[in-house]
Amino acid sequence: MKDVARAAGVGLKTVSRVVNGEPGVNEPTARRVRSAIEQLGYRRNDSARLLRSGQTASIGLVIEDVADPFYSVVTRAVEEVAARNDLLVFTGSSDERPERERRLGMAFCARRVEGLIIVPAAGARHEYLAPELAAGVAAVFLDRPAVGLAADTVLSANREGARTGVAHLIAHGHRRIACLGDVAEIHTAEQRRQGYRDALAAAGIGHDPALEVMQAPRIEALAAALRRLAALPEPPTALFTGNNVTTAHALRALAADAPGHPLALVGFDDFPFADLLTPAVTVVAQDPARLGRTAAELLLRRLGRADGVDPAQADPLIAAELGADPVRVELPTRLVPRGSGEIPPPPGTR
Amino acid sequence: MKDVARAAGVGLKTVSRVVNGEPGVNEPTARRVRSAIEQLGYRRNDSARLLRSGQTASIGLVIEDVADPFYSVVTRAVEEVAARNDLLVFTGSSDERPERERRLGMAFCARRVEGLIIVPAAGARHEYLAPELAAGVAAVFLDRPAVGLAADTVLSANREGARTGVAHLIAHGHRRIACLGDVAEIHTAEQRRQGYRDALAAAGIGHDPALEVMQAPRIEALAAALRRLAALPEPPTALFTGNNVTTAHALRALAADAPGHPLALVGFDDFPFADLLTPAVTVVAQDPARLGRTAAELLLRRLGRADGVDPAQADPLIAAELGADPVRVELPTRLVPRGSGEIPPPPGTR
DNA sequence: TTGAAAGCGTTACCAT
DNA sequence: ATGGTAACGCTTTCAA
Repeated sequence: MKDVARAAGVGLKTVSRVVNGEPGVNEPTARRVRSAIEQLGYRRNDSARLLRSGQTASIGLVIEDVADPFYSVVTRAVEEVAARNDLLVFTGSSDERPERERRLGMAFCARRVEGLIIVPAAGARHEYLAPELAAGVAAVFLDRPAVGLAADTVLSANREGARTGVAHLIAHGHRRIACLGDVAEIHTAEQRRQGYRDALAAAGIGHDPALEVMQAPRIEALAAALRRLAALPEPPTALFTGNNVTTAHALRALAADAPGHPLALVGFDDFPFADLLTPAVTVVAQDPARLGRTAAELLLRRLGRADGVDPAQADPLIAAELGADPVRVELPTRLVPRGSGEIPPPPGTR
Repeated sequence: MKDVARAAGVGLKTVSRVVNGEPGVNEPTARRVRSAIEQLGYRRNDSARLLRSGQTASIGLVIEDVADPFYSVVTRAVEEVAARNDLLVFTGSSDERPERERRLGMAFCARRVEGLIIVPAAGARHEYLAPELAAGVAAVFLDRPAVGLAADTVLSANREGARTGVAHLIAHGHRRIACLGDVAEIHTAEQRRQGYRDALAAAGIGHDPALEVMQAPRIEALAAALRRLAALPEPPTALFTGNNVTTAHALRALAADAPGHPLALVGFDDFPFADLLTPAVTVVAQDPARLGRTAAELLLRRLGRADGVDPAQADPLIAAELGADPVRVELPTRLVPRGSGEIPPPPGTR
């Protein structure tokens, strides 16, 4: 910029004015400046600019794994809102490791992102963010609540959704229903297990710990668990799977071990091709795009950019005035019956 | 930092030394500084630091749509390499719109990212990046080559992969094979169509333009196209679909229109659950993780960070010494027979 | 309309 | 071992 000023024979500020389209520059002068810019291949350095102006026009997004279809849709929704508001997005996957989540979050803060959207890793605590929030960084927790920190949160109605899904199986005659969840350290996994138990209790079905399998979704471990379940004196006639990855692995394990003998199944999370499988898979669907959009819009409002949120399209759940207290938004889930959840128990299993 | 220096009664540079763990500070002094940092809640501003040091330790990734399972896996792979090298990643989806691709790319450059990984949008040209490259920004094009710009590129062997897939159908007796592709403006779509034609030509099968459908993958349009194909005097007995979205839509349309009468099908791109559908779907699989990893590693080498690339794990295709000229890496595809591609033509269709 | 100087938060260089 | 000063590339403030 200095070079441009010299080449055009004008002051630094004049170049700045031209570059930023500010008024107060004569056309001939502006023309000279523009041609110097062209000549020298000058490109404005936004980092420097933002350092001076104190804003970075960027946000950070920390999720579990961008390759997971659920989070990739969340990411896209966040990007969309950000793009509409001229915010750039740093992204990173924590891989469910607290230290990685923290590392990413702190790295983004060190770059002085204006806001952070975080999907907490299993077992992570978030005291580390308190100084950042105190320093003015806005943070919205997505999919799972913060631990040890009061902060805005956007979640799905996990417990209620799970309850509905399991109740659906019960309504179709099942009484031996297994729950295949993720590690209970993960908030969503725990909540969905609670919903599972709620449904059993409401139907007066005793709770059998042998039917609850809470473990990280790896295909071999899941296949082993399914074999153990099948070997029970009273094996389950239906499965409730607690997330998309678990559902996928369970379906694959079942297809390998017992082809042609479909167990009833309701999965938490919708997934591509659920409708094309045989039988089509009944799911409790979340709305990942809405989760991402809502979190991003909430963040914008916290950043005082409420104007960036189109009121016509804004999520009604955050349409109300925002106070100083953290907000907790819980988005509804939707039961999508497709076939696998409507399979009756085999005769003779009462 | 100024405040910290004053509070600790030391100079600015001493604080800087402590913060960065540089040697040359007495332990008692360092202790005073650290306690002042604690007290004041000081957090280093990396943006300012990087402005001064001239590096930004960040790269930009522009893809078509992070919600697409193909690109989300690419993204994760890029993130992984970046994280190992302490690089932060800006991401953005172009939504196949050249102006968005350009906007994102330029925004990243204005923040002075050190490198750029770009999946070109359909119809985009890349002359706009020439000044950036001249200014020292490294760029690697991913999945599709740059247009109007000589630059490093990492692609799949699209034409050869498509040829193999269609040849597979021919080997199973098909002679009327439709090609459902994306808009021909997209390099991969065009290349795969060429591969389709190559296979037909090699088998001495005449080329029928009516069997080539090149259009943006929307479900209704695809269903209509399939109906038109079915109404031909000699309808196709097999389908070659040119990407994961097209495959998904085609399968859905077929399931709705002609349930129980599966057409033979080979799809380009693998996708989750391809193995669990009935019939399981034969695909020409790309390796999106490897595409992303290879592009990121190539970028690192261009940034002179070859040490960040683990030589034991580095992709052999970029293991060779890098010269000044742009490199073009073409990764192999893999035919995965699963059932849908091995269905013979119905009797009487010769 | 224009520009000089100060400052954003940091590091580099050179003294002390 | 420690610190002052300049500089990174820009914007802001204020004066001309």
